[in-house]
Amino acid sequence: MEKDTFFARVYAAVQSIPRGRVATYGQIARLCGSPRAARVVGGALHVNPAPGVIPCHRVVNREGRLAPAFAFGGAQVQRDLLAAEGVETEERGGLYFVDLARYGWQP
DNA sequence: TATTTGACGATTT
DNA sequence: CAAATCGCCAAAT
Repeated sequence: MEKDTFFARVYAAVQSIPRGRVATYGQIARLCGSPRAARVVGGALHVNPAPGVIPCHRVVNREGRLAPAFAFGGAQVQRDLLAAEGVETEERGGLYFVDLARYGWQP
């Protein structure tokens, strides 16, 4: 089956994010056992986006900002997905911010 | 095969 | 208080 690599854990953690909630890279990294591997989480979603399986749009950085440069289809699509889940996104400087104090995932 | 970079985050100076 | 550096794992060159 699948490998037990760190990446696999990241994918599982991202899929564990409940609807209407968002998680940060550091949060997922911590759940995987390495609180300093936040960039590994980002890299994991970058090489294996698994569209339809891994809700990358629910993963944001510590500032609650989305990744427009690597957004699938477009940042606007990402915002639409979050809005469809009830997550309010704030547009600033062409980027999208989420209020982690309200929508931050609490495992 | 070895080296460098990368959707980030925390710690140290 | 602010800036700079280290740490993490895997993929790409």
